[in-house]
Amino acid sequence: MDNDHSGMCPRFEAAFCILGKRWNGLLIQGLLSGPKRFKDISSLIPTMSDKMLSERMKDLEFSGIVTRNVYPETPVRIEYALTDKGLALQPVMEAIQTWAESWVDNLPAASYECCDESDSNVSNPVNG
Amino acid sequence: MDNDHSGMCPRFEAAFCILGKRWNGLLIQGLLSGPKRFKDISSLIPTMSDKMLSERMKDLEFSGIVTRNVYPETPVRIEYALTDKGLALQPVMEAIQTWAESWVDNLPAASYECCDESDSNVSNPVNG
DNA sequence: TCTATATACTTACATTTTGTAAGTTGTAAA
DNA sequence: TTTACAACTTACAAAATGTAAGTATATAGA
Repeated sequence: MDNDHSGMCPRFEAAFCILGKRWNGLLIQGLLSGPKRFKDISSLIPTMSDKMLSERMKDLEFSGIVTRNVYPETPVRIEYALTDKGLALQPVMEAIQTWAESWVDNLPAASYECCDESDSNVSNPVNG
Repeated sequence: MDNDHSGMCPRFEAAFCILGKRWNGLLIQGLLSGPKRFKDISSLIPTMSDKMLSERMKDLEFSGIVTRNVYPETPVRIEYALTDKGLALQPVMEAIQTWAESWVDNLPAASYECCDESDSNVSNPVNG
């Protein structure tokens, strides 16, 4: 039988273990514009809870994608920044942005709910 | 100025509603090499259950990324193929593959056959 | 001292999503 | 009649995520 492909590239799979988890893409995109502290990320992505933000940051730190820097000011300032590994995702994020601009509808804010499949976020190419 | 409620680009967010869901990246990547039927995808991604495969395919169809074609043979043949919208994700997948080859360790895994690299272990960045 | 504010988290508990194994539908060959 | 295949469903368990409240540390004000 012609069954050459018994699986996918493990590195690609590993990449999607990170990118395929909720919030991670938005967090990486958010940090591409520079280091940010907890509350800044929280207000950039207001639909994400503190708990999730905290967990995802630990994951991303463990994955070597972000670093956590502590500045003992008052109140303490903690900054999250992308590592080289994280910064290397910029072309990925740009490709996604380009795709999104061509193929994803710009929804009315009021009806926008992430991952709500009862409302259409689908269309043909967006031209003008 | 009034407090920040700028958030992120809604189209980018919508894109990650799709790509940020488990399995979707692997499914799209799997279909980039051509249309496939249920059982083929299932053996390409053996860790994914039939239930999830079925659900994700419905999602991706609803999102306009795949089409489902029925051939009334015996037994019935059903093929899933990428639409233009889905095919347009190829640059994204390539960017992820490139990143993964540079930055993701090749971990001990079962049999696989991917990106024609015989390099078995890239610890840390390629430059590290 | 007691109260209040600020940042960066934790915790307990509810809800949603995903995983697992078995069952269903329809056709046809043994 | 039994078996097999393909493409799903279903019931139920486990894991992930959401929500609201609480914690720790430090400072300033009444």
